[in-house]
Amino acid sequence: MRGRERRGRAARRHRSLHPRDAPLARRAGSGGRMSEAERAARRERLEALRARGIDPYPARVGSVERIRDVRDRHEGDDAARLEASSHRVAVAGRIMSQRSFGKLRFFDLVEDGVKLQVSARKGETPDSVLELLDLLDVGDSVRVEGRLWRTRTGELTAAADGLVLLAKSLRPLPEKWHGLQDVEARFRHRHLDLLVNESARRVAFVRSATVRAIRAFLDARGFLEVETPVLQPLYGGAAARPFVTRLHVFDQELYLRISDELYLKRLVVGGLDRVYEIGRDFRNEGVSRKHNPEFTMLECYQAYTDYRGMMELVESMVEHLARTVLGHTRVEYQGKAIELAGPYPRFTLREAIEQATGIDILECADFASLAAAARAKGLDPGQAPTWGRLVDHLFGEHVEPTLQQPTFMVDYPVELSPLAKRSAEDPRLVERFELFVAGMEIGNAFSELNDPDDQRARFVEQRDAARAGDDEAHPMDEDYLRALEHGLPPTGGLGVGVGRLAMVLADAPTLREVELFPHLRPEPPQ
RNA sequence: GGGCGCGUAGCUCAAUUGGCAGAGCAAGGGACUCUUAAUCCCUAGGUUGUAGGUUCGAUUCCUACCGCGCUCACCA
Repeated sequence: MRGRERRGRAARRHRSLHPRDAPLARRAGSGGRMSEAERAARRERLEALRARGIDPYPARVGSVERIRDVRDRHEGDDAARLEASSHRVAVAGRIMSQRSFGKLRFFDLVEDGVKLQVSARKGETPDSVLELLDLLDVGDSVRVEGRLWRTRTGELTAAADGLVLLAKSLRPLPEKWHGLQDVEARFRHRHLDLLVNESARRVAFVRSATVRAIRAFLDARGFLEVETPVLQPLYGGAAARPFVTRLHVFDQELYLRISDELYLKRLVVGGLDRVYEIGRDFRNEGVSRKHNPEFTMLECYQAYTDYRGMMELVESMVEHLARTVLGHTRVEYQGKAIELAGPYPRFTLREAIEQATGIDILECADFASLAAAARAKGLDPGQAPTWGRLVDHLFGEHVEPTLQQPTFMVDYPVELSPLAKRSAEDPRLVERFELFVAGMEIGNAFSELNDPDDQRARFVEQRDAARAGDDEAHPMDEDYLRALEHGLPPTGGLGVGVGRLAMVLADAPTLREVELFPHLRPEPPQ
């Protein structure tokens, strides 16, 4: 918004060089813009307050009760009862609206999303309060002291006899009835979105409750919450391009992590047998409905189990989250009913792709034959450079969008999973599953590869892929191999996209809605 | 990056085939002692995203650019 104003002023300066624009320039100069006029009016009141010796931004609030508690306590008290007992309260909040009737005025005080109506009446309310009220605006924070009563319409109301300004607001709030609709403005000025759009608050609470419930669930199962480096000398644990940064004191190039995986497994080697981390990962790639350059990932690792253990874990966890956060497991997501109670159906990647496309990926076990099979079926093989990536492409294109109900896909090609243990039945596959809900990948897990020699061979393959131009190939990590050589017990590992899970629970259409500050293109200069 | 759509007052939205750019909320002034989207009267607030072009005349048509949305590509 500021950018637009800057542009406007710059344009005006520029255009005023043209004589034909002189009358318009004069009008703009003398009349001023409405936004500036309203802000000027608020500033005038701010100065008027200061002139009276009132600090518009005092340091102390004084004791107050939470509005929520006041409402709860007096929920059942009718007008007569309040009148008889003369309850006094002191509360603080933001003025969100006001209504004036000459000698009687009301305003709504909101604190943490809960409203309490306040009244002031000429002849009853102290003059000092009425005078201060004249200098207040919608948006200001105040402390109110007064006696509780109920209006004829039954609204619990505090008759103010004490009023203290706590913070002056210098800009108007968005429209009170429609709220803030402009998507860009909602994300760029999230504070306004939260202030005037109830749904924004709801989503923030659902996400927070989801994270809290994840912690409670894992803590109860004996997992230890840990924190591992965000700044890593070598990134890994996923196929993605990293962000690069630099530590000046060591003149060291560092990467923002793309996953926590390799560090968490080092901890399992170290005897922390059940660990988890909820943290931000950073992937230097596209932004979409389901992707943000930084996002929150839950990763947990449990020794002495495998991917089947993780399947049970994530199934129980998702069901638990729905019950805890929403109170039920049947959710409505973008108009479709989704049942989050387990058990979830399981399909192999092979059978799912075959069912959707008629192509058996294990029959067409090399890139050329698989690409040919795809073309024969009239399918676009896209730009996938390898067999594994083509499998991924076919799956993403023809299977993933259909997986609305929670579904496990199992048995992935080894090429796509350099950190997963090879399947005992088929060395082309690994013991891995992904969980899909609402057409999105929510979770990813495998039996962790703990054979250091096989791991080294996989890293070498990745290095070859990188040399062949795969900029998402996993880098060789000697330090991690060294940890594996000390012996990683059989371990199941799981990653869950917390934001995507929150999308499902909050019925949010995009990841940006559950991300308080989604990444936006920078505002243009001038 | 490609395609489609959008950009009008602080906010939410109008504007006929190209013919003086409007309303509600918010703001300023006034009336009003039970409202809660209060109501009523008055006032002010706009280079219609930016820059060009066509035209007697452009919010409207054309081009480019900027931004946003959807979508495709990309992306575990």
